[in-house]
Amino acid sequence: MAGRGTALPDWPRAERRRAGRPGRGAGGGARVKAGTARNTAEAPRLTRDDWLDAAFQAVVDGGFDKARVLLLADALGVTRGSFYWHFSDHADLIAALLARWRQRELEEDLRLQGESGADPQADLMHLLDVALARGGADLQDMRFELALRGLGRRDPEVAKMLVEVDEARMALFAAKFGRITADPKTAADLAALFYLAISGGLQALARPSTTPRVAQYIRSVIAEYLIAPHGPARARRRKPGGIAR
Amino acid sequence: MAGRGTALPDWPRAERRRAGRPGRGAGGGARVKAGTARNTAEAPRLTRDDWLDAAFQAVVDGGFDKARVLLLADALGVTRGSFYWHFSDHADLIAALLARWRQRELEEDLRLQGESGADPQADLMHLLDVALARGGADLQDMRFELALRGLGRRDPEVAKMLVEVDEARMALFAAKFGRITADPKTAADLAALFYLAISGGLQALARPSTTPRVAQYIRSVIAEYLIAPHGPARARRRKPGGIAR
DNA sequence: ACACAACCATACACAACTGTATGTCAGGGT
DNA sequence: ACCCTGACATACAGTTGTGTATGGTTGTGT
Repeated sequence: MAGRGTALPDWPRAERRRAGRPGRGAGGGARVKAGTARNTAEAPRLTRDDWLDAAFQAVVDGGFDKARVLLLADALGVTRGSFYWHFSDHADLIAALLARWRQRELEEDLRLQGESGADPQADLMHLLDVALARGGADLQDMRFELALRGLGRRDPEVAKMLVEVDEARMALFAAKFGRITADPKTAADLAALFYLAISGGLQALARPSTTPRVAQYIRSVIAEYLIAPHGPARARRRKPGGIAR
Repeated sequence: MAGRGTALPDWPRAERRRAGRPGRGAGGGARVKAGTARNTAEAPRLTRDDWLDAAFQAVVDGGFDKARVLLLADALGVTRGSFYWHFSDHADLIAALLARWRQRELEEDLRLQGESGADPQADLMHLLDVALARGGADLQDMRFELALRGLGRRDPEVAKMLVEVDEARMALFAAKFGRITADPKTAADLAALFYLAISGGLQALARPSTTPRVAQYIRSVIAEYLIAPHGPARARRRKPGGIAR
């Protein structure tokens, strides 16, 4: 059996303290008394995913620099000691968070690619709804992605990941538009414009003051001018159809 | 002469040290030797606007948290002592930066509103070019605005300012579109979609890896699908006209 | 050429974080 | 009953960034 190296107990994921120069070191004495058993109501007993969830939430309402170790620990009702059990350091947390997001997005993309109904226009409307309503009315995923794009402007690694996800989505859109127009160039153009409009829409919707009215308006505008006019000579222009909920 | 209050020497703008609790205070002794005359090549002698320019540049390539006092001082070749001469604190710098941006944007808006040529479609193309090419090929203003929108997601004060600027632009767009379509609702819709697409376009263009090709593509797509098809029966569909450089 | 204002450098004091070292407790196996 | 291990608490070190006090230069008017 050549897999996975020698069978070690699949241990704390935090890579077990990188050797740590034993010379003069940092921590000197520490004659603590410590160990106060916290609130002793019920032990939280957190998992790595719990920390990731907390970090996600922190990013959603406050951006990436609100995803600090101490703040998350407070939110979770533990101390930073817990964090450094599950993660090697702060960068480890961020990397894991990004990896999880990337995987979920690509999976979602594949899922949507499978869902092709009889009516291509209805499919597109569904895509639009999914894009504009990510994470429900609370706009969770929406805000996270915007924060992420903010990061991508500074970190080229993040930027690469975003390009990857963007291209997957563009391919999806282009495929869907390819079913309502004959010309492949037109399909690609419409897909691009569709994505541009949605990106702008997210920007607008992420403002705390925007109402569902605005979301509905954006939806209807995109539908009316980008989807409806280009289909087979079905409901040509004037109202996107009875698809509005 | 009733202007400008009582004629004080128009002094250091930094509001002259807010009294500063003289009790136990912070700075104790400080028996410095100080004053080393720096490089003594040529003294920079900075102004408040120099600091604002540096802050702007820092935001452009790195976001708002790269606009820190120490970093700016290093970039300008001085120490933080200079900063606290021109500004009361860090918040003062940011506020001044935002105010300057806001004013310039609103002025630009007014300027564009005045420029109405004979051909409404050409006017719209000009708006598009201005929006997509802000600050020339280096994308300065573009990146600044995106960073600003990132701020706006956390700071409601900034968000309000952004809404103000957005509405001014929307009004401008709607007015321009009103000259190529009879129906006012259609004009408003097109203006909204136009703005959405441009917002998304900025998002895409702000990536370090994007080429001028991409910018040109976005330009042509928006022109072809949002401007060209809705004009008077001039160049209807197929190529936006000879406007492409 | 001297005073004074504008401008800048130094040297603190604080505060907020991140890492890290180490103590401590609960629970599950054997 | 024992003990190991996962999980958490505490305390300390180091870094970075802000704000403030104060002294040193440089320029400009008179």
